[in-house]
Parts: sequence; C-alpha cells; structure tokens
Amino acid sequence: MTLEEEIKNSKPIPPTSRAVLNIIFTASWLDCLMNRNMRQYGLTNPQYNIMRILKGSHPHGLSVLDIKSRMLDRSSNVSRLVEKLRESGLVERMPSSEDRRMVVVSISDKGLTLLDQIGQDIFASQGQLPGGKMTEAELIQLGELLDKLRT
Amino acid sequence: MTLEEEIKNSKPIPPTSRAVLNIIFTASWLDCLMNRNMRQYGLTNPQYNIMRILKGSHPHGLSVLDIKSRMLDRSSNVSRLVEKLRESGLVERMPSSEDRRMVVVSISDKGLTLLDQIGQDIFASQGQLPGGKMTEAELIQLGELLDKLRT
DNA sequence: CAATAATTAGTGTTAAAACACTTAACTTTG
DNA sequence: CAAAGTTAAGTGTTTTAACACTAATTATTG
Repeated sequence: MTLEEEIKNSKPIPPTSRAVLNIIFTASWLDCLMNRNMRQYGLTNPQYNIMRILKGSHPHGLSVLDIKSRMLDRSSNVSRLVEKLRESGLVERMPSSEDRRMVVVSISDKGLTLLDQIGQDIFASQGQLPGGKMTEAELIQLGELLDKLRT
Repeated sequence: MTLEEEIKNSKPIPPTSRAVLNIIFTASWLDCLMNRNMRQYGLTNPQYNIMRILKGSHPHGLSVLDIKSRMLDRSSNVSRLVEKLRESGLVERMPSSEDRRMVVVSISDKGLTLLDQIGQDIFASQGQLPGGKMTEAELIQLGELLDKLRT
C-alpha cells in the first residue's frame, strides 16, 4: 500500500515531505510490530535494543553512556531501562573499579539464552519479516538513501 | 554518517537488519528533530500532526476516528490530544448533528495562522531540512522502497 | 595543589503512549 | 419493534519518554 493510501491522502505529496512522512510512518509501523513481537518475551522494544547491544559487546560490558550512544532511539532513560532488565535477571551491573562514577553493564547467561530463543523464532518466521519481499540490492539501496537523508 | 558509525557498530550488518535498523534510527532522529522544532511553537509532534491533517481537510472537519486513521503514528490518544489543542484554541469541536456519537473537529483561524507561521519558518530554513541535499529522483525512489518494505 | 570545569549515573516531574475498558448512539436482524 | 451487535468517543491505569536537574567522581588548569 502506498503512503497516500495508508494515510488517506488524496493529493500527491511533494517528494521531500513524502520521504519524511514515509520514514516516520514506516518506523512507527515497524516499532509497533517489534513491540508486539517482543511482548511475548516480556520485553519492550528499547529493552530488546539494549540486550542486542550488550550481546554485541559480550563478554565485555558497557557503561551506561556507551549503551546510550549505541541505542537507536537515543533514549535518555537508559538507567531505568537497565534497572528493569536487571530486575528480570537479564543483565548484570558492576561498579567500575577504574572510574567510580561508571557502572559496567553486561548481559547475563539468562539474557543470552533469551536472545538466542528470540533469534531462532524470528529466523523461523523469516517470510513475514519486514523486507522479506525485497531483493538484497533494494535493501542495500534503501540503506544508502537513508544514510544520505541524515547528512 | 553511515548507520554503522552512528550506532558505533564495527561489524557490517546484513541488509535486511540494516534497513530495519536504519529506518528506526532515521525516524527517531527525525522525530527528535521535529519535536525540538515544534516546541518553540508550543506543540508536540503528534499535535502538529493533527493540525496538519485538519488543515488538509479544511474547511471540512474530521471525526476523531478519521483523524486517527490519517495519523502517522496511529496514536490511540487522539481524544486527549484534540482536547489539548482545543484548550489552546487551535481547534474546535462540534458534536455532529447527523450522528450524535460523533464529534467533528476542525482547525480554528488561530490554528491556521500558526501553521502558516510554522510553514514560513521551515521554508526560510530549507537548506537545513532533512533531504535538502538529495535529488528529487532519490527522494522519490526512497519513498517507493519504503512503500515496498511495508507490503 | 586548589579551584573550576567536565563527565557519569541517576532522579523528579510532567507529558504522552499503550492497552483494555466504558458509555452512548446507531445498525442490523429476528 | 426489541434485542443483540457494532461503532464512536472517551476514560482509567500503568508504563514509558523527554527534559532538566542533582550528586558524585574525575580531569583540567592557573
């Protein structure tokens, strides 16, 4: 469905506005999809995001600021999100010995297991993934255009 | 800046994941930009969104459900957002005479004036607009790829 | 070395999102 | 026409986001 149909706009939209609207709309659509998918695992989208980042640096931990700078949505509530994950036993927090201001956060075994589970489930339903019907060339081009938009 | 640099990811990301991450990241970036811009006018991004929709149908009003179906983020709080805008005198609410369940919301003169003001300000700083450095062909192609992603 | 600045994590508060639910009005259908 | 079902708007509640701010620690510099 085109953007115009989705948002019931009868008039054509100029390209710049259309691109901006389309990105926001698509992201909202993806975010909703992800949140619904993550809910079955007891996670929100930003929480999953943090887990993914921590897995990427495993077995090294990351400081709260490191996590924040890697987060997609640049949330300002990383401390609170991390605390939620810690309550669920998915991450661990350790005060840094070098810099006593810092707290090193790392993913726990339980967290790694959960991420593996999610990964397998997603892989199993790959056909329904967003972008599942696009060619690799199209996906690459989409990425390049988005990079350029932000410059 | 590429996505990998933005989120400090050293390894290359597979195209599907990259496209999805890039859209979410770009949208978050845009949303933040818009919210900051709108703040000086006393609006939030969703509120501006509703105003834009109402202007599009001016002088006809729209029901709350109509607004919701046209909203980019498909917020479930249209009633409350509309009430905020009404308090600021930017929109008007009128119970429908045909269907007494419905409320017709329309943009006020004050609202139209504000939108004009915002439009002029944005136009004046067009160089800094997202997408300002992309060609029209690229913007159109970006739109088409996003449409395809959602199918 | 002392004073100032900068950095890190976390908190307080307000506004907004998500989701289920309610109320009122309209439509369908037996 | 009455009962059941559907649709529209709004509400209650919990969770989250945004933003400014604080407290503690480290770095800088005069």
